[in-house]
Amino acid sequence: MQRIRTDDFSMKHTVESAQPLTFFGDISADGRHLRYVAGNSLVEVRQNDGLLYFGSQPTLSGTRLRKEIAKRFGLQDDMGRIYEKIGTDEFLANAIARYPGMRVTRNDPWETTVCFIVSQFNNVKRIRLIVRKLIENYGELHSVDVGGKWVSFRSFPTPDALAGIGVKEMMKKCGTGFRAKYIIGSARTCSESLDLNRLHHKDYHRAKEQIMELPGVGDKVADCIMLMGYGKLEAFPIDTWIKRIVERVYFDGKKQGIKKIHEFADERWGDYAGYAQQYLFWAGRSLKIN
DNA sequence: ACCCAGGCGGGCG
DNA sequence: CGCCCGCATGGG
Repeated sequence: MQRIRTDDFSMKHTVESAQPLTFFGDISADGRHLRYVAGNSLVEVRQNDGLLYFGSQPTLSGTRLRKEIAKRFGLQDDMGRIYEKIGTDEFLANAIARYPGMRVTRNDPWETTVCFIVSQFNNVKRIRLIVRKLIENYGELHSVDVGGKWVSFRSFPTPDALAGIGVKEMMKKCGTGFRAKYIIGSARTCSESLDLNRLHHKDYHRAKEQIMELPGVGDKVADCIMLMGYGKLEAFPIDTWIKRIVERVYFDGKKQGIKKIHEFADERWGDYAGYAQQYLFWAGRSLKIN
C-alpha cells in the first residue's frame, strides 16, 4: 500500500456529499474506508487523519494510482485559498466549519453525465439505486484478487454499451423511468459523434454549450458535469436547493431567476463558485432551509 | 393512499 | 424569451 499526506481533506465529508463517487462507491460507516471502481480497476482508500493509504487491483503503476487519487479527490486544490475566497459571510463560514475538508471530486465525464441525468427530478437514494442497476446490468464484469480473496466488480457501462439498449428494457431492468430515453440518446451521441474526452481543453462556456446538446442535459446537469466531470471550478450548478438557499441568504428571500443567480455567483465567488455551491448545498440541506 | 425528489423538453402566450 | 406542465418510480 502506498500513502500520501493530505491537509484539509476529509474523505468522509467528500464522499458523503453525494458527488458521483458516492453514487457507485462504498464507504464504511466511520468514513475511513472507501472502495470504488476507477476505469477497470478496483481502488481502495483508507484515511487515517492526515494520511491516505491506497491500493488497487489490478495494480496500477505507483504514479498512475497516485495521480488518480490526487485528481479524484481534488487534493491539488488549495483549500486555504478557497476558504479565504468563499468563506466571506457567516453562512458559508459556518458551512466550512461544519464540513471541513470537503472537496470537489473529479470524475469521468461520461459517468458524471449519466449520474446527473439520473439525478433529475429524483432523490439521492434512488439515484444510487438506479446507477447501481445500470452498472449491474450493462457494466463489464471483472474479477480480481484482493489480499487472497476473490472479488468481482463491474466497470461503468460505456456509451457503446448503452447506445444499443431499448428504452423499455432499460426502464424495466434499471428503474430509470422517463430518463431512459435521455441516457440512451446521450450514449448514442457520445458513441457516434461527441468524444467527451475532447472537452477537457475547452473553456467552461464552450464545453458547457457542447454538453448541453446531449438530450436530458440542461443548464443544471451541464454545470454538474463541468464541475465534477471536468473540474471546472467556476461552474455553479443551480438546483432547487441552491436557488432557495441563495435567495434566502443573499437576496433577503426574494425570488431570483436562474440567470441572475449565475451572475451573482460568478461575481461573488468567480473561479471557486463550484466550491461555494458544494458548501452551500450541504449546509443548506442539513439546516432544512425551505 | 398520497407525496415528494439535486430538471428537462416541449408547448404556449 | 419566461412560464407551466407532464414525466416514471421507489421510499417515507
